Amino acid sequence: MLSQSVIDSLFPPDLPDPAHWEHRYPPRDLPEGAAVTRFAPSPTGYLHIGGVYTAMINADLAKHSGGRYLVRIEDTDQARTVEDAAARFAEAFAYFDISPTEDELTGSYGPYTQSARRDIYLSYVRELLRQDKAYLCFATKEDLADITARQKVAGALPGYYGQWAIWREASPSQVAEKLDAGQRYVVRFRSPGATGVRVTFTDLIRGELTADDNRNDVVILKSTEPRLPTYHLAHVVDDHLMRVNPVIRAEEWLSSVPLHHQLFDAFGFERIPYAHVAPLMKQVGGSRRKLSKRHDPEASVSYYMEQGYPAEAIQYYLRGLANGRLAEMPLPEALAAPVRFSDCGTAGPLIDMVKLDDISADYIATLTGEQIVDRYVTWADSFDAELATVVSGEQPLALRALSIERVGVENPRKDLRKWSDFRPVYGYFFAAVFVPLTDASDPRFGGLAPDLVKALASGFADEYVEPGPDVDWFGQIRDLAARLGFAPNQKAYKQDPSAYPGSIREASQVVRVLLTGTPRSPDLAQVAGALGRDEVERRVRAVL
RNA sequence: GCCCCCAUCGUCUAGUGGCCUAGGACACCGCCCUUUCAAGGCGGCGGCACGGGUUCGAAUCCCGUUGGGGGCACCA
Repeated sequence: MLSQSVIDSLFPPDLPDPAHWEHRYPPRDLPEGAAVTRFAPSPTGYLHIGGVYTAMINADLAKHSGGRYLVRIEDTDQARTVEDAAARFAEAFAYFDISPTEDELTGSYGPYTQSARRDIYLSYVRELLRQDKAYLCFATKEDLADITARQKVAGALPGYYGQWAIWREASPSQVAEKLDAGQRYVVRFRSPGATGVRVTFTDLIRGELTADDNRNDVVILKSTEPRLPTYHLAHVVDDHLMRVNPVIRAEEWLSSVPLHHQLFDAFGFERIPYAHVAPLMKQVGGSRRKLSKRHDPEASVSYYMEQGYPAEAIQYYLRGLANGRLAEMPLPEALAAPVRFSDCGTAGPLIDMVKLDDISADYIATLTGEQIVDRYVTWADSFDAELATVVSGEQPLALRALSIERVGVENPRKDLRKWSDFRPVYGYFFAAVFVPLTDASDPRFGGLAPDLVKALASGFADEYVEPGPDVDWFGQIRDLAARLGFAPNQKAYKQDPSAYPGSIREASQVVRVLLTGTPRSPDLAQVAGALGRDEVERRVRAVL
């Protein structure tokens, strides 16, 4: 065992003892049952939708139990840290209404960024060394590769443990020699676990679980400057000192629990209960895999923000995935109801964009025209600046357009699934972005003879009557079509197709395409009404 | 290679030994409505991974197989 003086020479002389931090971060004064939860992302500049999922569950528990929810930035891997990542996270959390209830300004358990907690980790690492529960390891990359190779040959389990752990039982003189030579080292935890030992623990979601005990002497302090801990050490120290309870994290951590328990025990900390959340999956061909940052655009929250999915729809979908019970409730109730561990599935659910579209369309259908315009413009300011300006300059028109088959009807239209749908679905209402059709042989007219298209256009424009209370608006198209020889209905046309150029259906489609540029639109009379006489005539005459 | 987790329609799920002829939602298909689209109404297709047990009785409990996911980093 290393002497105290050698150990202490490795650390800043004024480094406090663990007792200092225990005192600095006392147990929280919260009511019985109040949960302190956290989401701990790495600031790589990328936020995975699965992160929002886990964060949402964390935030929800804190909210419903009257506790606290914090975000801790895990930037112990300096190489992967991206400058403004924390700000981007904050933006996304605000969008999904899962902002922390405790942060640098309002909380007293910070700093909430791990690189700023370096002294804390160092205190605890030094303490472990002093108690001989950790040791210095000078193994090089080559040493490690050699160990792995020999283990393979010997048929031994991989890892740095037991007799394979070449620095575990090194003498103080061996260590001193390396230290004097200025060799780099890591600090490893001296695992008390042995091969063949089984441990049992309880997961809040999965119940009682059994696994092999950890036997690896994992690295707890990296060799690179500035000296920072690995996840394992940081998690145990931070969640203990921040008085987090329970720890809700992704399932990939499940197999680290025995290690983490050894660490809690080594420090004399009370073990914190865990809830391991199943990861969001994606269907690929016949199998499924975790949503991947590299391959799946929908894995990134930026995708949802760019597409303009309302946060409520995503929250509702995610909550339904976490607790099937919530998916059966109407949206407002589901957002207000608590997520329960006991209702969490243990298999990773597949993310279904079609289902999200459905939920989102349903949600947008409940919004008023004013709300839609307001939220659309907010979105478009960032993602469709041209239309944002146009729509905010023409709010009355936008509201008229959005009232069609939405206001005063039993079943409102559901043609907006996300804000990026607004342009293709409602864009044509705005003269500034609508391109009138000038070519009578445009394929959108359905292959009708150009002369007939022009005849319909001029006839319609010349005698145009605006929609009104006592106006049979569609009647003018019907009369015009009849005069031009179109069949009065589909049935008549089908009985003798050669007798007509088409039916009223084809004729009215010409008017529709002239007014909207597309063969699909809401009720024509109402579209024309929203546009107004001048704009209707302008669009129709453009083809002449 | 070793360890852990998981397994009901295409997807999310209800189901906790008899209320199951396995229910719902989304998707899909058909019909109705209809001048197009969207919506809506009605109907349909479709599942307990497989094999052994236990039991009067199994989607449900046990064992095995298969399949899928995760872990075994100075990444988190």
